[in-house]
Amino acid sequence: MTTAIQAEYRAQAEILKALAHPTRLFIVDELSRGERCVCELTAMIGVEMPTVSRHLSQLKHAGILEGERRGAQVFYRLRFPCVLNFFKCVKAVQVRNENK
Amino acid sequence: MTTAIQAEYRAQAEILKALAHPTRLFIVDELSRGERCVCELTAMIGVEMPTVSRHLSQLKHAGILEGERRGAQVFYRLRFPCVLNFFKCVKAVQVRNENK
DNA sequence: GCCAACTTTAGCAATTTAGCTAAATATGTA
DNA sequence: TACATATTTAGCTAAATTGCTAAAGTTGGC
Repeated sequence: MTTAIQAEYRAQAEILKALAHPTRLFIVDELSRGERCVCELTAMIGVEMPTVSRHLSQLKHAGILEGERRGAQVFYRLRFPCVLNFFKCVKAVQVRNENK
Repeated sequence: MTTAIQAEYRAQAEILKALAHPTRLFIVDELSRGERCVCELTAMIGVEMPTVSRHLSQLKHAGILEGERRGAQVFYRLRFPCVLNFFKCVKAVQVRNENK
């Protein structure tokens, strides 16, 4: 493995790592139905707003989300809806794991 | 979020977490071209065999790989080639991240 | 300007993860 | 049986992650 290839895998792993958390998966799933502000997401998830904000900034930093301030609120939306394709395959693995 | 839904996201996050590491991404990518034994993978990756073995068992535990012992060697292969679809989207995110 | 609501950042404690080395287990061969 | 090769497991340390609370920024309305 050359250093360049290693760097590529590292960059890809960063993106997957951003998705690899229950709360962040929920956020991505929820944003697939339209943009939401931090307060809306916080109301749905059972953790404090600072925690939600940090999850959002991780997803944003990974390039998966983008945020836009409108007044006092910041609305987030999916920048790459293709990440939703992950769910299908992950669910297939998940179902087979449950049945065996 | 109900507890059942939470558990579902947790299970999905576990699967993504198994993929979210440069070495494990390399392994999945390599296995997309056919099964490989632990020693072959170790020769390609720049880490010790026990470390590779542990990465493999994580991927196996997540349901992504399966291993089969043949003689003294254990060969691993992809159980869900659909995980390869991840690469396309992840690469799209990655490219856009680089250009901005 | 002042206050309230929304969001982010900082700092902390508990947990998890990743790599290593050493030791244990499994298989094939002399 | 004894030994060499292949793999896994165990135990350790260093680093990263997650959640919290408290504090600091932003924005809108009075």
